[in-house]
Amino acid sequence: MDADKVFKALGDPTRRKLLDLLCEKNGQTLGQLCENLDMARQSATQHIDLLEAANLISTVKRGREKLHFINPVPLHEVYERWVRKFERQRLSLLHDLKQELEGDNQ
Amino acid sequence: MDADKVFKALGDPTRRKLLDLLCEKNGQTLGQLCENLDMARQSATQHIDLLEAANLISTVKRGREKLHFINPVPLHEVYERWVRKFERQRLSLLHDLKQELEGDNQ
DNA sequence: ACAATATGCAGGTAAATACCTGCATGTCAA
DNA sequence: TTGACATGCAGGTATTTACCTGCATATTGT
Repeated sequence: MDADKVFKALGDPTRRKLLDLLCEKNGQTLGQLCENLDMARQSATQHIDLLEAANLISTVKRGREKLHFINPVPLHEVYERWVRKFERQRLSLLHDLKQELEGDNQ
Repeated sequence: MDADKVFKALGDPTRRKLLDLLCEKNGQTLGQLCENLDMARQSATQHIDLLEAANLISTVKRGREKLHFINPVPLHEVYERWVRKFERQRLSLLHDLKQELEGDNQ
């Protein structure tokens, strides 16, 4: 996984909306996706290119149409690498801050 | 949670490194963090400001020092909102794509 | 008090980003 | 075949971003 591509791809509301749209109905065409995005088709294409580069979606051409499918794997890897790591220490991390605020460190 | 702030904050390798550094040793000062970042202190401060705005870290002043603490809550919310949602449909999503590739849709 | 230390604040710049318009290409259906 | 349709490609621009330098402020230890 290229973490930077995945996070950068997720760091834009339009691209997160695209993922949401595909989650509601997988395999939509570019045109269908654009109906729900308030921007030019060409702009949406650029967002989709980033999502593809991050491997968050895959596309298939069917005739003159381009179908879009979510790939959930990178999201799961984000979870493994970034969420669980901090999650495991959740209580102790908060404890550190609480202790500092209480001035127990003097 | 302001999802946009959180994702934008995570969308930069320097800021992710800051979180990693704090995960190794919570409560570090600005100076300590900067020793591990190949950039000017003022640049690091700007990154930290974004992490604070996203509520991913909290800071406490102790004398002339500024201590930094991770807040794991937004990361957990990212997980709840973004990972689990797609995770739940993981198998079915891949199935959609496989079916399309095999041409079962004709 | 004062020198060293830790951080804050104010611009300034170059690169990246997110849009757009205009036009080209390829596919379908009558 | 040809017109309608779906998408691709090539630029152009305004905004945001990620850096920097220079200087100001606040705290500590001697």
